[in-house]
Amino acid sequence: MGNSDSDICHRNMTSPTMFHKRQAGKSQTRKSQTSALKSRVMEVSLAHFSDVGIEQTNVGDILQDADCSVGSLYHHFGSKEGIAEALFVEGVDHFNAGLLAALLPRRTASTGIKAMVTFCCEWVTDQPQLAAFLLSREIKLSELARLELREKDRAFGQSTYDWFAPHVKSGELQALPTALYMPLICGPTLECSRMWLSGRSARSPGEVAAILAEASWQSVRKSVRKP
Amino acid sequence: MGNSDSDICHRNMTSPTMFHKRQAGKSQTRKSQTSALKSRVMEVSLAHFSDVGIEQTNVGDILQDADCSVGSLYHHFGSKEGIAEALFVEGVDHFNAGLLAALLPRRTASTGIKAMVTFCCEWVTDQPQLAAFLLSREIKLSELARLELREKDRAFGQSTYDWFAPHVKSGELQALPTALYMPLICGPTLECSRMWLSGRSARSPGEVAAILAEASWQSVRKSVRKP
DNA sequence: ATTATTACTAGAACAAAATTCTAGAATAGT
DNA sequence: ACTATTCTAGAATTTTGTTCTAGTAATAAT
Repeated sequence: MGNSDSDICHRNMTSPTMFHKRQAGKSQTRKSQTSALKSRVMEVSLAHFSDVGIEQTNVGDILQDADCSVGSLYHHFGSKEGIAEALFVEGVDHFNAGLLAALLPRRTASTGIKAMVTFCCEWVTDQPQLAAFLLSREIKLSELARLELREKDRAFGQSTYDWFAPHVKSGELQALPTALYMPLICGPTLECSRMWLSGRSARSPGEVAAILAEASWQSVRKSVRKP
Repeated sequence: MGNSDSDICHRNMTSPTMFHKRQAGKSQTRKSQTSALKSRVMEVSLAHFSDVGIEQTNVGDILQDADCSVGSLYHHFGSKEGIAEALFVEGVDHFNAGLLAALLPRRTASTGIKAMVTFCCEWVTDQPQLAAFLLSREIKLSELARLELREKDRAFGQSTYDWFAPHVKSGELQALPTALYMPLICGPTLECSRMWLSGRSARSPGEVAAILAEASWQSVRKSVRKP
């Protein structure tokens, strides 16, 4: 049909950018624009991921909602999973730091354990989206991130262990395989969190924090009971 | 090039099947062949799903490993998620039935609670693939399946509650919000399971069943303690 | 027995979505 | 000023799940 121009179809005939729609007003520095873009993408992605899951979220929506181009997204995150990975690492860091901050100042076994549970309950209740995302575990981490996480996990475990050890020695806490403390202390809370976040339970962890804290404490304390 | 035959390209020029590769030997009944195919698909899918997740598993691999055609798969399961859904429902049924079978015969609060935990530990240890799949929770259930599950869940909750109630009344078990019993009793075990299944812990739930059972019992029993 | 209906199998065609690719613009480094 | 690097952009491509049409066995209906 009408082919007055060249028949040869080069790969990119159109010029990508004649002007920038996106940098609407403000002459911010490029750096701050970029980091704003990244956090916009992460924020938008978290909302979608926690709502419908990573698979069901499509990149197009993220692009649109974050007002980001395909190129930028793949430049910064590499892939959709890359965004999830960044969110995951950031979330774990935030949670771990908070938990340690709640635990370390406590001087008795009882108050420490209860502080852990309480923090956990409040954290989940305060940021349900991030919690839902972290707990969903549908993230396929890259080998690199896996190692990074493993290391953080080890350091975190060490810190808590350092706090625990004296109380085990003093006979307030049971002596258990190291890997069991976290599940016993936070397991019930996390399970409640999952149920609440998925709508299978009405009461938020925050509402039952006191009960959970007491129960978890009973499960790890060392004591002789009356018959 | 050589186009002695019609130029018109109809949608399906090739005849799909001249003979059946797949029904190799044996003149089994069609029914048994079909159900064998279905369970082959489910088995293969479970292996992939529990290994790399639903999203990362691609239909092509399932097709190949289960020696199944696209048509058959979509005829029987409707979609990739359909396979996951079937596996999920089957798995939950199996677990719930087993847990009730372990719990209901017990006559005392202590033995009942411990039986629940022990069963849970053994079940996970015995079928790690299914456990990993169920715990991953990356399944997007259809509305129908969601309702079906919700109902099963309700019935299951009722059965356990019927067992619990007398022991609460007799003062052996604490009176707690109904939604808290399962998390307190099975939460630590499930958390241990997740850690073991994802390689973050070396000890299987089966190996620590006794400790978990005792700890969970302590967390829900009602008792006066010595100072 | 013959026909009509249903359940199932098969794989090419399709559509949708993720990712790659090429190129241009902004910035940093020299 | 020039060069290298980082970042943005969107068209082109690839990948992958799903649909579609067609054909075959088995069963029910007449």
